[in-house]
Amino acid sequence: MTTRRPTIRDVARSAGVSVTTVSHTFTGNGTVAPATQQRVRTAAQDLGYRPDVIAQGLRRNRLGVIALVARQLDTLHPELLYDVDYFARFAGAAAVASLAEGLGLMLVSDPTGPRAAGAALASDGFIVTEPVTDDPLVAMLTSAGIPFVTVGETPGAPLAPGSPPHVDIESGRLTTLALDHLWESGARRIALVTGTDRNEWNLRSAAVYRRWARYRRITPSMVHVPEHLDDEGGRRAAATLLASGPAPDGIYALTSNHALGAVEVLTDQGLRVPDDVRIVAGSDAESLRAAHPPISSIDLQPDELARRAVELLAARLDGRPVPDHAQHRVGRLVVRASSAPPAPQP
Amino acid sequence: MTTRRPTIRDVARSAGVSVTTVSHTFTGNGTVAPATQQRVRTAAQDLGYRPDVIAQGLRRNRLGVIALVARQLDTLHPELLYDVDYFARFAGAAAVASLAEGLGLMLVSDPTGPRAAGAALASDGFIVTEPVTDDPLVAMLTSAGIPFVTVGETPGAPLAPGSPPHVDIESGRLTTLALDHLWESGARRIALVTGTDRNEWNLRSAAVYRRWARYRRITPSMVHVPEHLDDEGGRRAAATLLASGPAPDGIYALTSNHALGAVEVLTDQGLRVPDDVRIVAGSDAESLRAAHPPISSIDLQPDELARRAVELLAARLDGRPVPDHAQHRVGRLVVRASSAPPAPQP
DNA sequence: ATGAAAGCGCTAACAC
DNA sequence: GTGTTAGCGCTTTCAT
Repeated sequence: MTTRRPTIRDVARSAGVSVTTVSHTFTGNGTVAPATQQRVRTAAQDLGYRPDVIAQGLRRNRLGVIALVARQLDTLHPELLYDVDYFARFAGAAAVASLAEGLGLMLVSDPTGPRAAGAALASDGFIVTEPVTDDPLVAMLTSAGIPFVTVGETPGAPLAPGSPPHVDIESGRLTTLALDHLWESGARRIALVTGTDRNEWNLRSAAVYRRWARYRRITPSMVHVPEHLDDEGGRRAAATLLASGPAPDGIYALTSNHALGAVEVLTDQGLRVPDDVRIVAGSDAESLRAAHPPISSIDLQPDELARRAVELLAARLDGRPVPDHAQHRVGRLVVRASSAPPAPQP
Repeated sequence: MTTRRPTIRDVARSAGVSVTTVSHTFTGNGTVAPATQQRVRTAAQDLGYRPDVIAQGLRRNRLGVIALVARQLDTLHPELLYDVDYFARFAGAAAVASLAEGLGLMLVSDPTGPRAAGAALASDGFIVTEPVTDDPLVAMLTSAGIPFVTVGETPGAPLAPGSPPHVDIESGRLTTLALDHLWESGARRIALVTGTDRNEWNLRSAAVYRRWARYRRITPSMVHVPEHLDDEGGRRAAATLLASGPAPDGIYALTSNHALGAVEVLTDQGLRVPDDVRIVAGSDAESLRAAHPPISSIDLQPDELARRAVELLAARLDGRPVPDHAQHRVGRLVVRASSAPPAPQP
């Protein structure tokens, strides 16, 4: 504490070599005789020397840290944090993937905001999850020339060559998957409940749903509820659906907590799930698995999305060719009791 | 992109002042005439100048980033991530609190490991959640003189003056709270299910439970299952409890997923919750709320713990007096159906 | 194979 | 109130 930490100079002196040599033995640049290397290593060890990452960062103009902008953190009210499972799995997997790339993962809220922590800008690149229409952050990063990738497309962004690189969340395919599944499990009056954030997931799902409804020749019925309302939002959505027109016999709710809240109301109203109403959530969560009945969902596989995002960003940072993830689809349908066709009575 | 970003020098030249003046106008040090400040600000604006955080960091020997070591990330298998709710809420709240202190929050795995990302060490300080007995990370940080705070005490650490500063998780009080609640709801053969990590939560709960059992004159019955086994761990624990001696009529399971798994097995065995067995989980989660029946729990209030940890660390970093959190207790019992006394029949 | 020296962008004495 | 200048700890030509 009292004695300052050793620098490259101390090691050089102690090993009787120049700082260049020390630098080289650690970075692997240049050439250093094995014997010398050994001496340097020993000296460093003895002194407890660790290269100063900040100094390296200044020199290399690269800190080894990437930032994750979680829109769920944009608010000052962490109690509003929604989609906890998705966030946790994404952040966790992103951190692990980053470490595998030798990078640190910083959690930041929107750095375009007035309260932007300076540190946020120290990162080498950004991962932006679920950017929204004409996202100001995307605009800022683009104009500042800061490398970034998004998870999900940026709605409204020009699809020109300059379109920001992103990890495909396959919202179109997954929406169809969920809707077809509801159809096949017998539903014919299928409603959609979306969140209100203007991100790809909400917007594309709605668009696909409209097309799908036309194709199936059913009357579309949609409700939009803010994500952060959680169960309460789901309850309201269900109430709205029940109040307006014939009760749906299938619901696709994009947010897990909305699905949960909806089931509550339906059950309270004496409707049986899945016999009277089938339901599928558009995002998986523990609570869906534990619910009664367990609720089917689209597992977006945030772990995989995070891994891809980190890989993609890391590749861009290194100027490496970007990995092609298009081979393997991501996201899958998890069928649980809430949408399972009634088991044949033995 | 092609043109390098402007430095303090460029701004100085463009504003017709010295670099010192520019530095001062931005840091607030020294004194700069308002008029000059204005000129500098304008010039900076025009050039799109942002102080380089890394250079500042090098100079000040402080980056403005703190690291959160989440033990759940120590593994390379993010799918093993357990206690997702706790992690997400903690990380989210920590990130928000950090931002409020003008700090960034970095997620890192154990930096003592061989694969330590260099960047991890760039942080100004560390938050270590749930350190384990004789934690090597705690030892490393201590000997390296790196500021840190832990959430929960470090078991086995000397309680000497040098004992690492920590946020009190009140494990003793909360364990008693849970056990007394089970007792009051009618349970008399109360078993404890803990995880196997050697952290304060597991160790102190076990110790308190033993004392409490003696005091209540009941025969202690404990099972330890690894946290990452999740539901399966809970199932095993319940099976073990049922196989050995008289079936418990009350279970306190420290991990939420263990509680969930246990309820599954109990129900399968024809036992009714809470009528035959009352159950309380030692960590809250969405899935407990959505479970059937909803499961009571100790809400550790990770949001609050995170906030306190960040505040404590930030204060230490600035040499400010550390906030005294002892005033307000943290953690509370959330009573749900799994341990509610049967409602009086109308 | 090794070393001297010039910075990376910024801050903080210390002059004026 | 403003400017000069010496570094922070490291990497990297370019000599030797």
